[in-house]
Amino acid sequence: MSGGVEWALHCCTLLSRSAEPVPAVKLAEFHDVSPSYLAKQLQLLSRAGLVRSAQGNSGGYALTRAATQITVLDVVEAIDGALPAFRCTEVRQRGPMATPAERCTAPCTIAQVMDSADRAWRDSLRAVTIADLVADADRVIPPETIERTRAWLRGGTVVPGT
Amino acid sequence: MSGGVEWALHCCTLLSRSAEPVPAVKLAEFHDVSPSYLAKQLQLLSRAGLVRSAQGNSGGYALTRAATQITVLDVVEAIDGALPAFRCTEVRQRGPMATPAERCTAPCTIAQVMDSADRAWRDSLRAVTIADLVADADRVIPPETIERTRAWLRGGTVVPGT
DNA sequence: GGCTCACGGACAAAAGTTATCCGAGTTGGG
DNA sequence: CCCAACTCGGATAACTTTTGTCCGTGAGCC
Repeated sequence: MSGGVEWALHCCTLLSRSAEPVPAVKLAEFHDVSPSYLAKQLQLLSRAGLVRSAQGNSGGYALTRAATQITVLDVVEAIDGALPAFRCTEVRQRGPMATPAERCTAPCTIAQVMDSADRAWRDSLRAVTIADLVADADRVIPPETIERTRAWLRGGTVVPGT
Repeated sequence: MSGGVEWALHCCTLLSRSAEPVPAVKLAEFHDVSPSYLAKQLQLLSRAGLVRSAQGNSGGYALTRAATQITVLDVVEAIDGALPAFRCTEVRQRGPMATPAERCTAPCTIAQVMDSADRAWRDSLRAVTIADLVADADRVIPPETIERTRAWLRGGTVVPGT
């Protein structure tokens, strides 16, 4: 799995805390990651329709739907793509005992097992939303820090406290 | 996921049909794949203890346990490794609102969700054994072909029928 | 003792990932 | 109405990981 998935998830949780759009540079500064590379992940989120980008002086990124309507799977598929990890190469149709193609209407057993596992994985990720992540984070982070974060998102660039 | 997983699974199903050891070259010929690369996958299976290699003139590979005692997950982990796909880089400990390390005893919510999904995936693969794959294949392949395969495994190199 | 076979590491090629830059478009103010 | 600053977006390059191949070494059978 791409490492950008983690960044994208953190960005979504942060965006859900802000009413106004947040520029990519600010998201990168908040998470202390490479701005140029994070921009790429945000573009993927935008292309997937999870976030909307606004240009101009007070532009930035914002979620297109409520955090309760965005699942972790949505974000993972936006970054890593929706293709399953396993791809059957039809080994059964090769070699001296090859099964003729006309008998290969259904996917082979191995592919079925892999698809089933892939479905279980996706189901598990689909069951959690960005709102769930935020709620769980709020249970751990002190309320004061949350308020400081909101202020930091609204205000200009702030020098981190010593 | 590595493409060698598919080959390894096919090899295991084939090995379960043979009482005698099968050389790597023969396994490669049966599946019509690169012998040099398949040898590498077989080494991984051997290192994981799933197959035993016998050297000498009538040597080859054989399963160490009954096919009912080898799960698909065993093979997948032997080839691809047992490490989870997602690795948390502790983004929460970075940036202006970093959470202090002493408060990070439990893994962050995102890592928990990913681990849970990974567990669901592995559970699904663990539920199927090599014997299940063979049983399902026998339901599709004509009995005559199965017998021809057994004969091919016993005998020397056979020219495929026209 | 000669032959065949499996093992292991070393080595090259390919793909995917990570990282960076510069141009196009938009907003807001003068 | 024009200018300037700020934003995203796509194209481009370096790196790491994976994939694939090869040959030398050691061990067992005839």
